Amino acid sequence: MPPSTRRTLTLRDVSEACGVSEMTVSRVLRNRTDVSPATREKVLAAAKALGYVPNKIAGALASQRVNLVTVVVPSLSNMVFPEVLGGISDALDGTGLQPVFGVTNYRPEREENVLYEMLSWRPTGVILAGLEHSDPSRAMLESAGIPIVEIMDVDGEAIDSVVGISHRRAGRAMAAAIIAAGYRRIGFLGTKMPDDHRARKRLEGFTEALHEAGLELADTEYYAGGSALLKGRQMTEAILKRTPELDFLYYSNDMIGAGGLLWCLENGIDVPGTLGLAGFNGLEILDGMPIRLATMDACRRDIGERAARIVAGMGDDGVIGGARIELTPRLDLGDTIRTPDR
Amino acid sequence: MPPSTRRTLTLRDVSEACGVSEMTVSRVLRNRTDVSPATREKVLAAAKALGYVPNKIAGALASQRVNLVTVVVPSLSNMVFPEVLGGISDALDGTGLQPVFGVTNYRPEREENVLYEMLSWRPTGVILAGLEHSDPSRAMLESAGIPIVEIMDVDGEAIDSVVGISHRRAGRAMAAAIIAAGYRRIGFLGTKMPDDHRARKRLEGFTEALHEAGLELADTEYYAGGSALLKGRQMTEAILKRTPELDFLYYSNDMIGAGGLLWCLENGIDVPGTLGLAGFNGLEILDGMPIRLATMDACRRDIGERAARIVAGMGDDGVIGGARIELTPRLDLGDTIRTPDR
DNA sequence: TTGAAAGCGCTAACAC
DNA sequence: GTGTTAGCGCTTTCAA
Repeated sequence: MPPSTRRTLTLRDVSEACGVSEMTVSRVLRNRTDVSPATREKVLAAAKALGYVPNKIAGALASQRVNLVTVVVPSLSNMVFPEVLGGISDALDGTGLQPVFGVTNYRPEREENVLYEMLSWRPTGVILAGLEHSDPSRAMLESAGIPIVEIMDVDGEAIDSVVGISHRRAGRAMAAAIIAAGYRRIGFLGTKMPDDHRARKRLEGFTEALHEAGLELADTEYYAGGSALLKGRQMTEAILKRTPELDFLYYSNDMIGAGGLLWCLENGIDVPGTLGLAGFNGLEILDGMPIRLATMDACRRDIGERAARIVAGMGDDGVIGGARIELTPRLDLGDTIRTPDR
Repeated sequence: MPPSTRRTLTLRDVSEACGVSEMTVSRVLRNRTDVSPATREKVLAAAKALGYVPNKIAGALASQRVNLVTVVVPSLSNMVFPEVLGGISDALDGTGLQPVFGVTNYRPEREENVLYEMLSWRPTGVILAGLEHSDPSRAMLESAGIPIVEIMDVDGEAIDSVVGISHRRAGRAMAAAIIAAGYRRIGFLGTKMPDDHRARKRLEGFTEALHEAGLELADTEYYAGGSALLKGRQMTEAILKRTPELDFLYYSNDMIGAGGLLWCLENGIDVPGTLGLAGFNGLEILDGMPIRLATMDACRRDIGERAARIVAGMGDDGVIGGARIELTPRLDLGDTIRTPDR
């Protein structure tokens, strides 16, 4: 049967079909216990026979309750957010809450639009990436009167709750490990994305730690768009051609790092002896590379789960709102940072 | 200011703040043209000052119009669906419609739940992956009275519209190319996923074409879970150890194919001379591999865009409902299938 | 355990 | 160009 234009079924239709009041039908369909088994049977049979699907719009308007959780992320294309979403989805499973995703493409004005659209559905809570938002976005979130959880990053001021890691600290930690391993002429390869604040903070933490050790970045290389793996190769070739004396390459993400790694191995570069490499994220794909790229786990799945639990009112502590959960990323030296001198 | 428990603003609040009737405020906020500029200004100023966010629940109930498009996909973890979502998101941009995503993890009963939840919000249309659905799911979709677009696959019976490729034909085409190149002892490596019908159909098409050429699969190897790249390596090693005489490996997806490719190159296997390789999907990541894996583009982005246009009522033809768009995947021999004898 | 009445916040339709 | 009225389909509240 092709979709038709006839109106969809209402409670009244079910009520008429089974001779029970609308109110009681409503009770049955909401799994309330104060209905006799006999009535329940009748109602369920009728609803099923008709193929009734409740209208949540009307229900939500009447009850002032919406089982939707708004999730706003900048991108779906780099494997990091899908994993966060997986964590959210799993944690929400069984709570009766349903995640609803929006994507901003790292554009603040798009974030504003998406938030406006989604908040106008009066969700139970909002989970969104990052701490940097436009003033109108912040204003909307602050006055929504629902739990707001900012995720991924803890370096900044939160609107309500926050779950993430310190990217600044992550950058510092990687710098420390690199310096400890004896590398001194360090290059950075990253994306041209002014609105990727987390990458920016990692780099800031990284350079700060270098400064404190009396070092500076020897060269940098940026890219935008295209296959990250391929770009990683090209950037690596470019930066090494320009500055052959580099002894370490720090990549802003694992994918370009993996590309660089493949290029180095193919070109007979001694990794990690002559040249050390490191990325960021702890992507699964690194497990299949010829040797393991040094990286730092961004706790993506965990972040999603914790954030979802806060919205669901299942936060670990009993505190309502204002939670601050800082996770600690695990540093993995892999096979591309040589063992520190001792 | 932390989220408070005070009620959210209504039209009435804006109305009182600017001394204009609720109805006219509503008109302004819906960008209708039949309002005087002066009134419009007043209203917008008041709404902005208060931080009013309209309640779409009430609006949708009153107008019987919902600007949501339900999108249901089996997974976000393999890079293929994120790209489809990107296509949908872009095509919907500017139409006033908003995509809302649900994930099923390849589980039919989960698909049923997600559909039920989402249909109860009375979306404008539904885009969902695949043609295989449970009876209750089909029933819900059929009686929803809205455009339903099944995507990715055209091999089967559609509920309403369908946009995709023939995976059966894709499998056959790859088999033909492999046979034409002179390979004869062919192995298959894939996932243990009974509900991944598209992978199943590709394999069916593939083996059919082999049969017709008097050939059979010489060996098969399956995996589940874990890093696909790593699994690709492990499976490749395992199948070649068990059946060393294989001269071709057909992978059910590019990720395990890429893993296999890396393993072969590291182990000094002559690709594509001694051993040919092919995957499926046309993933961007292949561009960064040492040599290009043969693959077939699944037209993911295009599929998303076309499907979204159908829901938005912008289908290429004027037909309402029942569209059938079969795209043709591009075969790319890459560097891992030797040039056919001539 | 069941039913009747009121109303959630907005918009369609119509009047002015 | 602006206001009034009714009602979308459900749930809350209260009465039976």
